[in-house]
Amino acid sequence: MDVEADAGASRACRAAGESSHQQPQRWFNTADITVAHQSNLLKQLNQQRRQELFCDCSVLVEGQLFLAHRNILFASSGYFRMLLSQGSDSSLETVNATFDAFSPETFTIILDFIYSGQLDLSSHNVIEVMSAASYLQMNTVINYCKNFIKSSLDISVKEEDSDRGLSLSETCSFASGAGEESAEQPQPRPGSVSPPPALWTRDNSRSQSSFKDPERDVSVSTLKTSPNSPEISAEGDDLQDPQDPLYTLPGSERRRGRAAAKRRPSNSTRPGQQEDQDIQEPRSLKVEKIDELYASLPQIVGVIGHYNKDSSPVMRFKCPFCTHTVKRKADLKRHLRCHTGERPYPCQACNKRFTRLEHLRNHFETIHQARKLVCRKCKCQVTEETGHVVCEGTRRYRMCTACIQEVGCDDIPLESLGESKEEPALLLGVDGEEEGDSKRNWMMNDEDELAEDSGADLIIQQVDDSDEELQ
DNA sequence: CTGGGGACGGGGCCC
DNA sequence: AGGGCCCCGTCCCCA
Repeated sequence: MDVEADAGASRACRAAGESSHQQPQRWFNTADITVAHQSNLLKQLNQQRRQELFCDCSVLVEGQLFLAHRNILFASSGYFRMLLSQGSDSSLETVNATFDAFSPETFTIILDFIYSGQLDLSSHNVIEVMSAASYLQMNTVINYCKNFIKSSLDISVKEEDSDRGLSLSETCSFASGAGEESAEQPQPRPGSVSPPPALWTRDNSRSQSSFKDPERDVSVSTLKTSPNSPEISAEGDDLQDPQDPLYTLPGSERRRGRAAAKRRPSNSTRPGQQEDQDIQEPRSLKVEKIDELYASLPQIVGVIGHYNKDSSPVMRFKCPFCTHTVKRKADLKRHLRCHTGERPYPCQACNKRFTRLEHLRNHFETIHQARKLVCRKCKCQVTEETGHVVCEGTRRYRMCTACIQEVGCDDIPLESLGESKEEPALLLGVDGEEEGDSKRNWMMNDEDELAEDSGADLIIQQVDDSDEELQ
């Protein structure tokens, strides 16, 4: 059942009813007629397109020519709306548009959706379709792609991919797409794949305001969303189902987990305990799914952000999940981790995982290595000699002699008052040429290797119960 | 209640 | 392309 068509029909009926208040019994019949009329009209238009009848707009995608009706494109795509409204006023003049940011196959899917309301999504094309839809500012398609990705990544869903040739004919219609793109706020579509309302509102408004015409708009290159802004958080909430073990906890949840970790006495820290799970990425991450996403990235996310001083176009890479654009693909890949929840860098000491090696390093140095030559208690500067390393679970920090005496030696577990240099360089490679390599090895080694390293005493011993989680 | 500081996440950009 | 550095924003804890 076409819900949007019904809604539109109802509106049409109400409009009709306002002009004929005395005949309310005709509303239902009119609705039926309207639905049938819309359906037939769309079929007719699609036939005309296929027969190249009355097509007044040609779209060139990587050399392949598509013919369409500018009215249809105008009503379906914010990009075309912008393009056509800026073009010639002459309705007789054929409009041309050229794209290289996506493939002809992808545009075929988009065009078929525009003319039929059916979106032929698969795990192989969803990212590219989503990127193209983003380029063309077709929020309906974007949202269906998001939901498709979300459902594909959701391991709680049974493997239903066999019938993922997702025909959205029952949940989306041309009318919905066209109307929604032009609406200030998208209409909710009861009965359809539910879009996240908050995201829709904010994301849509943002995209409409800042992502106007990728070919012309300079502002697209200046897009900047705070990584922790509510928009991104909302987006994260959209993409990251807290119930979905594929993802790390998004935004606030993640921070609550961090807060819980901080509130937890360090000496009670034991990796693998339930509390740790709050701040860690579930290990059942479907790496192959994420790899699949990455693998499909290169040719699909390039957009022309703005022009150089010499009028040469600057290529930027657009995130398929949000409006963020970056200069380099590597940066996009890094950025995507905030959407996918991928955290490939686990701290072997506390099992906390990070999106970047440098974050892991910073974490390790500050939390587990006591690299800061500052007394934890009085904040005074200490040296390697005067600042004794205090162990508190997996945490280490330095305290000056005075503070240690003030607290009492018996009350704090000192790493080595005598600064025993027998502490494993693997862990505390403060000095020496091997520091970098050894540290990296320590952080990046497999846990099996770590377990074999008997020299890595207290910290490493605390991670040996997480093997099953790391697979 | 508030300000300071720590930890962390993310973006830009250089090497 | 990856690694790394710098910077900034956010959240949280604590005095």
